[in-house]
Amino acid sequence: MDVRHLELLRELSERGSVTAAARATHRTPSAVSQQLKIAQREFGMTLVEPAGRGVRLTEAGRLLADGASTVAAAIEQVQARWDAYRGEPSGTVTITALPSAATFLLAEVMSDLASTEIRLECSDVDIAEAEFAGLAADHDIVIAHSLTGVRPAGADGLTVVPLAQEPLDVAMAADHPLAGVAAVRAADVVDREWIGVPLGYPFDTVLHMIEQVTGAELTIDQRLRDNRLVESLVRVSHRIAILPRFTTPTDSGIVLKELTDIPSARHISAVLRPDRAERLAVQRVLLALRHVASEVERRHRQ
Amino acid sequence: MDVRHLELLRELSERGSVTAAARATHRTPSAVSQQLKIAQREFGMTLVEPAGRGVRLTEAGRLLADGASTVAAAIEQVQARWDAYRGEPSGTVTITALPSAATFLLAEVMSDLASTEIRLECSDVDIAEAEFAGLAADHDIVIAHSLTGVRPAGADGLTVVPLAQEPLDVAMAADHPLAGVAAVRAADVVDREWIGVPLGYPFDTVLHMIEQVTGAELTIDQRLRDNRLVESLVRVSHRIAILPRFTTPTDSGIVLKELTDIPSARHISAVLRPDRAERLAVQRVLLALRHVASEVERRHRQ
DNA sequence: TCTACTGTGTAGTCTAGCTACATGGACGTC
DNA sequence: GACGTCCATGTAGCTAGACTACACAGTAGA
Repeated sequence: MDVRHLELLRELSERGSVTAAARATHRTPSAVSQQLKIAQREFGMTLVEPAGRGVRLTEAGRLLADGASTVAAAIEQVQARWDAYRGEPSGTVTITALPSAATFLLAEVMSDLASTEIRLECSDVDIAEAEFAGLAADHDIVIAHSLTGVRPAGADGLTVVPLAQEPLDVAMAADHPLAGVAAVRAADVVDREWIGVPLGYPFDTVLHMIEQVTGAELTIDQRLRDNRLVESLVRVSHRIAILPRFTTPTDSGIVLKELTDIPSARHISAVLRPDRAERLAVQRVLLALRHVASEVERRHRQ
Repeated sequence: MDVRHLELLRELSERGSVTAAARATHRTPSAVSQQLKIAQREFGMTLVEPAGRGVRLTEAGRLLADGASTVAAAIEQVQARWDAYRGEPSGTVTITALPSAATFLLAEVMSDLASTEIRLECSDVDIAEAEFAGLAADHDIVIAHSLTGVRPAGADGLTVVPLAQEPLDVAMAADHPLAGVAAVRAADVVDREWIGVPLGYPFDTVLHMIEQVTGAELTIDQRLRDNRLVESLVRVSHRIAILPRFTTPTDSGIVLKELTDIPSARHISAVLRPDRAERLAVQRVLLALRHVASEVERRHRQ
């Protein structure tokens, strides 16, 4: 009896459809359907049956879904004992983060922490790469990014926890002349008109690399911080920009193209003072951050 | 919190060593050690510590091992509800089986069923391939083998459940001239002296195939049924025999060589009358048989 | 000191579990 | 009735999780 099958049946019971259960468990409906098939084979009984264009649990399936609640409760008991043993983390943890990383991290981190006694106090900040480390003096956790390495500049003496490696792609309008190619190279984009970012930002580093690789100077029309603003400009013109893969919506007239001949992934990391790193609540938040970041990376893997 | 990690800690707690826990869970100590390492990483705390040449659980590890009992109890509750839902199987199930398959199947099947109300009444029988199906009239489950296909001869109208596919190898003494080769071909063994089996046995079919492939007639010194007897003769001479891979001990002066140019795996299957197949207890035994057979196959995979 | 036992690390293999995509069926709208 | 949308499933292919084999180090007993 595989607990994961029980959990899936429970998810299906609660959410009503394979598609919804898939979303909730961060996989595709196809994966869920395959796992349901395996579960039915192993239990040797039909657990879901077709219902219109969806499915519904059979009586057997409902029995097992209910059983999953029993098992989940037992697991929660163990978790509670584990938390008590470790010293249950509580209190306020302050986080400051660059917005584009916060966008894909904090919602789920907050969900994850909802059942704990930890309160998050968050803020966002849009500054140059080298300025992030300094914020660790005033915040429990600083979520920083860097193109050059896991440790952002100025992080000497600080604890750095890698969270994710997020590719930075070339964003363009869906009707851009380059939109039909699979990926782009520096030579493809050097002569285009760009929306840039302020100097010192990791995205700017990518633009510098393009200039170095091609020996030409880019035409940078604007230098803007806010990604949504950048997206809105990219969408209605033939200007292009470097945008992060994990948070740039690609169903709204923008497409992302990988830059294949330049290493253009930024390291997103949590930076914090070592003493703060010892607090259990901070550790718990870091665990949540790493978990969510890992999930997001997995979802975006090609 | 991965239930499998909890179960492993519990197994380690109960059995006292990595090696014993590995044996109990049908894997190598290395695999258990690796899983413990992953568990410690995920729990973020040391769960086992060195103790002499073994390990012992830390306080944290014991807490989680105890937690595994809580979860296991919940799973048992679900299992009990599931059994009740399906109609708890009980009663006597009679099995007759060829000995070499029974040897690697029945001990674990009996263990598996120890907590049920099912009583097994077993017997072994050593007969020709075509004779097995007829036994289904008098036994709930007949464990048969065949070289030609999953369905043994004479199984028309019977339910056939595939259990395993077991290679039949060429067995020889460890000091046999061929003992040093990785595998053998028909041409390598056709001129050797053989211990055979009675006509009509699947092992005999392999010998016929060797004759067909090479166009020569084998020298078959004896025709014997009992594998242990055959092994004892092979061990002290340069005669060779076809023996099954899953049960032939290879740490006692005998080595097994794969016959690479002849398909020489036997199909082991459970044969039973369809009406008997409907009994829950019989289904439960079949489940156990399939499970154990699958485990044995996995263990013997190269 | 030597041998046996135990556990760990590394390299390599295999398949479990996933995604992408195509397809078929159900349902709602026109 | 036709068409578009939604949902689930099946297949092909990929990757990393989980394993084995083997080498090595440490411990214990003779």
